[in-house]
Amino acid sequence: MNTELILSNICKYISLNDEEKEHILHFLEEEHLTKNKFILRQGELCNYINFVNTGLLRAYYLNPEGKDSTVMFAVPDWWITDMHCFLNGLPAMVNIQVVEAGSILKLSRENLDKLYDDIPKFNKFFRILMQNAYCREQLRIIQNLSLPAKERYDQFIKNYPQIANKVTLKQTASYLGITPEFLSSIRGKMD
Amino acid sequence: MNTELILSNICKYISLNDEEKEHILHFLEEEHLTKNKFILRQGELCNYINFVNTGLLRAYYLNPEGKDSTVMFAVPDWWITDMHCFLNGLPAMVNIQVVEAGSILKLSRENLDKLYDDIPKFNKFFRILMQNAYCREQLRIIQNLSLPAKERYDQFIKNYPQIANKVTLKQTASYLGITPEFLSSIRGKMD
DNA sequence: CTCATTTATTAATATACCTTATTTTTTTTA
DNA sequence: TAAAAAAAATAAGGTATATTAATAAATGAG
Repeated sequence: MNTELILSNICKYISLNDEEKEHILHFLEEEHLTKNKFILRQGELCNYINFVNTGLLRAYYLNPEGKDSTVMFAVPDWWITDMHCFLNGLPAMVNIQVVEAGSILKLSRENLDKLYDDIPKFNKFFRILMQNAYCREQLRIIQNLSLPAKERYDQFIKNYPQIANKVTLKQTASYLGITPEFLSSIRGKMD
Repeated sequence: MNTELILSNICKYISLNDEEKEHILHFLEEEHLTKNKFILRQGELCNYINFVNTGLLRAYYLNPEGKDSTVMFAVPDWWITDMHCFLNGLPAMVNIQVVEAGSILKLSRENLDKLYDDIPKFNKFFRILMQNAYCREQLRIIQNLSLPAKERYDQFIKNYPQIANKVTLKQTASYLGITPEFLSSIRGKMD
């Protein structure tokens, strides 16, 4: 189990001694992921939060008419889950699917709760994680409300180049909230 | 200074003894707000997170072309700030303006940091606040991506009736990401 | 390697939503 | 209470984006 990345991720925000590190690692389950595998499906209980070690994942909502809306992508060093459903033990609203094969470390809600008890400063870590996530989502909302599609696309490739050149045009369009045909035409017009 | 609401807000998630309550209240500054007053303007440093005791506030981004996009409304028992800029000591991206007169309790970044040190479980409180905020924003993104304007409007009045019947049509349209004219026409077609 | 499937491109037509302008209604203020 | 200002409604015409369909390119399964 490759644990360097996740420990450095946590230690960006809180300091841990060796004992605490061991304690955390004990709660993690590794999973290797093949392309297109689902690690979560709409309607299933969402019992894990997942840390990406390698590969690329995508969370998306499929509405009753079959329209696919990408909620987020996750690359190495990112956490991904259906947060609302994970925290409240509810059926997932989104699918999470593997875009590029890799591996994740899974932390269950039960074990996360134990971590809060055993290592109280883990609350601080998770607080900062949630702060960052909230701020990112808020920025995305502002941009979705105030920018036309072409400029949202420009922002996307500027802010997430490592994602932009690994996902399909269709997935990018789904993240931007436009059709693949329209994104294709936007691209065509770029010089 | 009316402190009942904020204490009950905090005690929804963590328990506090009388000493801790006093300690927290000590860090708060009350401010009475007249209608249309700005408590934050784009470009100013955002040094406070604000708890709404009474009244109604609105955070919005004004883009270079003058288009107004509502980021959030805040009613009593809600917290409001420009989170990214508050946390990082940066110039605000949004304006926060009083829609309905009332009063707020302000907590500075410095005092919040002291609270984390003095009462470590305040990290848990803020973690939960951020979790809730993140989940709300994520849901809003999903809805913005997957629903047409009329259905987003229906959701808004269903989920936030106490806000919907206090803000103007113009402000509602700005929250939904459509023009007031188009919202008016949506309303006209409702039976 | 090859056929089947998915993805991307292109183009014509359609529609959700915007812009501008005018009128009516509501709110504010003097 | 009247005048002024702001908000809402209505309508015509315009544009960004969607839909449908057909073709080409890329990817994947056997």
